[in-house]
Formats: sequence, structure tokens, C-alpha cells
Amino acid sequence: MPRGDGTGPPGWRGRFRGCGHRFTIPRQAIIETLEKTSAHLSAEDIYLKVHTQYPNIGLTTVYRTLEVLAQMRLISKFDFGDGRARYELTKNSKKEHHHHLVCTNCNRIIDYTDFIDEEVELLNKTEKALSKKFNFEISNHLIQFYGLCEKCKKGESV
Amino acid sequence: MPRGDGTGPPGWRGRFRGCGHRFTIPRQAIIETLEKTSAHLSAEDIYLKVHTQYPNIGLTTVYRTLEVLAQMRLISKFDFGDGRARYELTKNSKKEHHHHLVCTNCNRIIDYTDFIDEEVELLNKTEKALSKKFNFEISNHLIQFYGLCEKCKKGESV
DNA sequence: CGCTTAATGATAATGGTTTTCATTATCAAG
DNA sequence: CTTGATAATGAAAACCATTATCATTAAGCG
Repeated sequence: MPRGDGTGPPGWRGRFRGCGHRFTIPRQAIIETLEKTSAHLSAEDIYLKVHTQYPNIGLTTVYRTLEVLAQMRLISKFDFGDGRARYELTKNSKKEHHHHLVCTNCNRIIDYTDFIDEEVELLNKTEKALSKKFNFEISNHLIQFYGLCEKCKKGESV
Repeated sequence: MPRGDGTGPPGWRGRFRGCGHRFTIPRQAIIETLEKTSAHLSAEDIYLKVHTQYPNIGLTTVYRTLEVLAQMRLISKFDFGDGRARYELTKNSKKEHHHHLVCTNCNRIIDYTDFIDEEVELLNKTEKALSKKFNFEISNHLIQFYGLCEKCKKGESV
């Protein structure tokens, strides 16, 4: 049980050290914020939340930490088309991997993992075929569906 | 002969008028530029190309025209992660619908339509299931694979 | 405890995209 | 063919998310 600090997060410090990074208060605070939510936070969202508890942590540090976390593959960075990047922990509450439904009207994001079974098959098949065909080494994918969410569908006829 | 029914093939002017827009020289030039290429041009790319023939067309107009075209669903706007949006005609040279391979090293974009047959079936299935499950009206999707292209795969070990 | 160096944060800079606003051009009507 | 309403244009400035700069602070090893 590597800890020795009171906060007992399962090995964040070790993971940072393993990548040659230091584990600091700001980084801890940012990770805790990400762990606490299921939303898709922007850098500023995170900054504001962190700021309530640690008013001296700057937006710059948020950006830098997010960059480090992304590079360590601990968070994923998304663009939903609203002009700012959004982030979420990759390993968070059983949501290991999921895709998004993006409402083009209200910008609501719906995560889903439910129907991935069929998709996974398709993806594996497709990725394999693409890799061979183009000699392209696929390491990641992005799948998003755009449309109108339940609410906006109703409001459309108004 | 530009017909008035709006269904005619080229009929750019008619399509614009049908949406309550005027068909101007700058718009024509921008569309021609998009028609002439199979690349994924940024606003500035388009501006520079258009600029050689019409030096007085400004970057602002390019942005505005792209917005109108996107709203008319005649072009698609993509974000490949290099900090600028990229555009392509939706109905261009048999490339009606395709997906992208994005090289995370050199930013090369590969279009593919080849294996979509299998994908289409599963996408339809998935979209139908998602629509029902979340009461979400899907109108579009984005599928991109990230990884290393042939060249960058080789260069990696250097 | 002290040292090396990564990390921080205030500030300024960057750069793609949008706004502003005065001017020009489109096109339906006369 | 003119005219007039108004959409479209373009130069410049504004915007705003993100990055770079740099002096200061603090993590973590010995």
C-alpha cells in the first residue's frame, strides 16, 4: 500500500513519479476535481472548481497539468465543437471507454457504453483492415454522433 | 441552364437563392477552390488559393462563406487536432461520405471509403439503437482513427 | 538540511476565428 | 435599364482559448 500521506489516492503519486514527474498540490487538486465529476469539464471549468478550494492555483497550471495527464494517457481530450477542449479521466467509475452523443442544439453530451458490444466487433474488424490496407498503426479512435437530444427534439417545433 | 426547381445538379446559384442567400463572386471562387481539391483545406489555405486569382477577397469573407456553406450542409467542418478547422465539400467526386485516418505525428489525413460497407451496416444498427435508447435524433456522425502513418511508423525507431 | 531542478503563477504573447462598421454589390421591382 | 432595399464584403479591431516567458517556489533525493 504505497501512500504515507493521508490522502490515500491509489497511487497517483507513484504514477507521476514513474513518469518522471512530481506530484504536487495543484496536480492533486486537479485530479480530485476530475474524479469528483462525470461531466466533461473544460480547462476553465476545472480552474474555477479548483479555485474555490485553492485560490492560488492558476489557469496556466491547469493547462499544463492537463497536458501532462493527457500525455500520460490518464485523461482524454475531446472537442465537441464549442470552441474549447474538454477533458475526462480515462479510468473513471466503470466508464473505461465510451462514445458520445452530442446535441447540436444545446451542446449536451451523453456518454454511452451500452451498445458498444457490436461496435467493438466492427471497430476491431475495421481497424485491422485499415491497418493492413494503409499500413497505418491505429492507436486510438474517436466516435461521436451528432443530433438532437430529447429536450431539443421537442422544442424544435415551437 | 439554371433551373428554378432547385434540384438541378450544379446549380450553385439556385441553391444559394433557395436558402435566401446571394450568389457572389467570392462565394463562387471559394466553392471552385473546394471543388478543385481533394485535400482538407483550412480557411487560410482557401484564402491563399483564392487570393491568387482574386486578390481582393478577404479572409473574413472566406470564414463567412464557409459558415454559410456549412449551415447549408454543403461542406463539412473537421477538427484534426492541429488547431485550425478544415473543410471539404460533402458532395465531391464520389467521396460522398468517408472517414479519416489521422497521423498523430505528421498530421497527414487519409480518407477511406473502402471498408465502409461493413461499417455502414453496424453504424445504422448502432444509430437506430442509440436513437431509441436515448430518444436522440442522430443526424450525423464523426469517426476518426488516430495513429501513425506508414512513413512515421518507419521513422519512429530513428 | 540543502541542493538540484521541475513546477508554479502572473503576465504577455500567440493565433485562429468573430465582430464591427462603413462601403459595395446583388437582384427583385418598377 | 434604373432604382432601392438590404445582403455581402473587406479592413481593422476585438475576442478568447491556449502557449510562451521568466522570476520564484517547492518536490524529492542524498
